[in-house]
Amino acid sequence: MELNKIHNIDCLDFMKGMAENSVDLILTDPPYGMSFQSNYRQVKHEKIVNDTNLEWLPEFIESSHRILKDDRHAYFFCSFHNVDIFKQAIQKHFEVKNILVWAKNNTGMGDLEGDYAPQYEFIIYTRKGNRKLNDGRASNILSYNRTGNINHPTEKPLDLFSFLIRKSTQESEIVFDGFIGGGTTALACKMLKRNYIGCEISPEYCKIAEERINSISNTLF
Amino acid sequence: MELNKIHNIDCLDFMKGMAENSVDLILTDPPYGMSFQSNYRQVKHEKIVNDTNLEWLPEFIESSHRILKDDRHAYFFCSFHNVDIFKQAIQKHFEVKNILVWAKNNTGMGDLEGDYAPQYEFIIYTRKGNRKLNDGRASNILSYNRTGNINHPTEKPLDLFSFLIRKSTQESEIVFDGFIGGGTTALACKMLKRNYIGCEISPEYCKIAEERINSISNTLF
DNA sequence: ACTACGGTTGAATCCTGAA
DNA sequence: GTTCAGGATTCAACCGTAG
Repeated sequence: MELNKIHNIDCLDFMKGMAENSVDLILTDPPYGMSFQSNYRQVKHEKIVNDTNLEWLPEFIESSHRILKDDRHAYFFCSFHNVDIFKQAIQKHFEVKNILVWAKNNTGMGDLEGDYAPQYEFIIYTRKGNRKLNDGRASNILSYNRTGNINHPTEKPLDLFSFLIRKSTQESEIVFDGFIGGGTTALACKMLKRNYIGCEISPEYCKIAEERINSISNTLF
Repeated sequence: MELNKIHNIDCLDFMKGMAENSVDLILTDPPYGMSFQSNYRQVKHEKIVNDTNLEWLPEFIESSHRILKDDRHAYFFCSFHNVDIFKQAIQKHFEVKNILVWAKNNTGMGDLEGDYAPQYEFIIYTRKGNRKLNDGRASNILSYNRTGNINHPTEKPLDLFSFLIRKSTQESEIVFDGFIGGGTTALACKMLKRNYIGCEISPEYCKIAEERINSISNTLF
């Protein structure tokens, strides 16, 4: 299996070709299973539609569990809208240890009068076996500023990914992300001397991710 | 229906005698469906055990929906451990608008090496119909300090309850809490000139709650 | 009135040893 | 084997007391 590459392919197909017990961490920000488009945004990203089903989820979780080594961790982002469905799909295979709250610095949009403003996303923290976390005890509320979604409409802070990778892996271990989008997982891995394997179904985001990764080739860190 | 009283009775039984569309807000902190005891505690509260079932939940939610007026809100506390079960039971009857995060000032105990430290609890925010929230837009992360569990082992901050009651009711409306414990809901209602109806199955906590409520009788606020 | 300091806490979970 | 009871444990925040 070639390391440190982003494959332009549906991750469900790609994972079929991966050996079981072959990666050290799953860290992924999959589609949340809700139709999503921000119209009030300067740089309009491609509209994400036809995305209100979660049919892919059970197979994705099962495959994730299969390719992950024993005594390893897996993190799955999700929103509160479908947290019940995600949690139940995940706990068929993994032990759900916690649900982390990524607290953003700013609030999102949505119902202005009848609802509370969304200020977080969930990260379901799970285990296969029982590896410990590195670097002492951390809270299950993680405050990281949003970066501005330059590379992808649902881009997550690099710091946040770096933090999770450091908590759950050692150097030179392999991180898998089936929905790598703008390549944040790959970038964090490169900076932290971890190996990555990524999938991204969109050729455009593959290209963006590749450019991001190459752009730090000659940067000291 | 007599107002501003805490009834020493199982709320499932009590609610059978309540008229439909008779209260203006449900705000309750039910058992989370997990066995727990803090051993590192000087004033040991009674151990909560044999509490790992949620058989009461569907009927409680159904009755809650029945007694609530149209165009009103309901809040149900829960932890991440069973948030999937709570959410699915609730959304059979209510519209789940959001899942609020009560961020505490301190972290809890638990797995010290293999898990993130628990620092929040969930509050599932739901509607029957579509009343708006008062006082402008608030975040779905609510930061309130723990008060010290003087009156009940799982006591919640009075500020937090006051905040939610103000967001979702007007003066003289009726708030129902089926698991009122140390009486925080009643206390907040009294201070905010709302009416309350409470149930508490334990005679001891009924007494404690009553004393708390009476103790502010002559206090100016 | 303010600071310093020591004591106590936490909607847990793991582990060990007894039954 | 299997279940169950009880002890040990982090660490930042808070409280009371002493100075």
